[in-house]
Amino acid sequence: MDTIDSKIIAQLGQESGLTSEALGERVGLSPSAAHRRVKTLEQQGLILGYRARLSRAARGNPSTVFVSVTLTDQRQATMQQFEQALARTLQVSEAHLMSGESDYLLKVLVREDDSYERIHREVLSALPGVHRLVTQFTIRTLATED
Amino acid sequence: MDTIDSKIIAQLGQESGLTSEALGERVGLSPSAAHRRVKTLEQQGLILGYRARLSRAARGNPSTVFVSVTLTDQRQATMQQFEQALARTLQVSEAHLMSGESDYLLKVLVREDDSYERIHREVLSALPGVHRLVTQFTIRTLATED
DNA sequence: TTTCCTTGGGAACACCGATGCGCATCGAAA
DNA sequence: TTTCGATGCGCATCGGTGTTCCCAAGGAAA
Repeated sequence: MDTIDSKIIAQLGQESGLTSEALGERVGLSPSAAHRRVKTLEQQGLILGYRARLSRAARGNPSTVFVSVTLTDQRQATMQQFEQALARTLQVSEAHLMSGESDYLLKVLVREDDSYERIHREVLSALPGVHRLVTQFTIRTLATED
Repeated sequence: MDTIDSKIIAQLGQESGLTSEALGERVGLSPSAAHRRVKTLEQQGLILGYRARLSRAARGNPSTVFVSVTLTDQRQATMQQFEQALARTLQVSEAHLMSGESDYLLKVLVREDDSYERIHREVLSALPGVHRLVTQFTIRTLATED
């Protein structure tokens, strides 16, 4: 894990479609050496895989909603059940255990062919151990290169 | 844009490293047809590109912080300058214009070789038009398949 | 200095992406 | 019903690229 590996990771984290030759050029290596580095990074588990970047349209023109969740209590079992149920919930794209007022902060993606009203009623309220849900609506999500 | 295209998008959104043959199998198409579909989706702009999924370690073992931002005012120019400055801020991985109390919600990634104290002081406070920053710390981010 | 080990470069091979062709299917028009 | 045109599939082919050799160069240890 040296400077070149860092460059490779930075590059592939942004755009992975390039050939070994192109990658080698950008990091100052021959195609074969660049290729070998990438394979090593994959074996080491630093590169987990590859996926397509999809347009908003391809993702169903989602709007983003943040939901602060307070559980009925903070017992280990309660939190564990809640988290396990979350993992099976497609609409929740991120979940964070939080300090402060509420217990969890969820990032929910609402596809345009769905509605938050339905998700709130049928999905989020149905999660086990939920005491209170506070919704923050986004007006617009800024484009990020991330 | 039919059922097969949806399957392809769903598949490539999760894992894009497979060959046309493997992709064709999963969506019920010959390799050449699957390949042609993918190229069309790329041309249509539904598939924007490809990137590597990086491990937490490869991303610098970041911890996540949410920051609610209130601007000095909500004039067009103020918001625009703030947003432009945001775009040049690497640590801010997401930014949402919000309804409710504060104006923006930022998701900030703090690499373990950095500190939130520094980012707060040198990066976030330095953004133009900022009136108030309220930080919510995450204790733990749940693993998501997203 | 010698040896070992790591890492890069070059070349050969195999595989897969890319594309042209023929054919089947479907819908529209007469 | 028949015909025409368009669309999209599968097959076959070709070339580019991934993959894997081997060898050389450089650095560390003895």
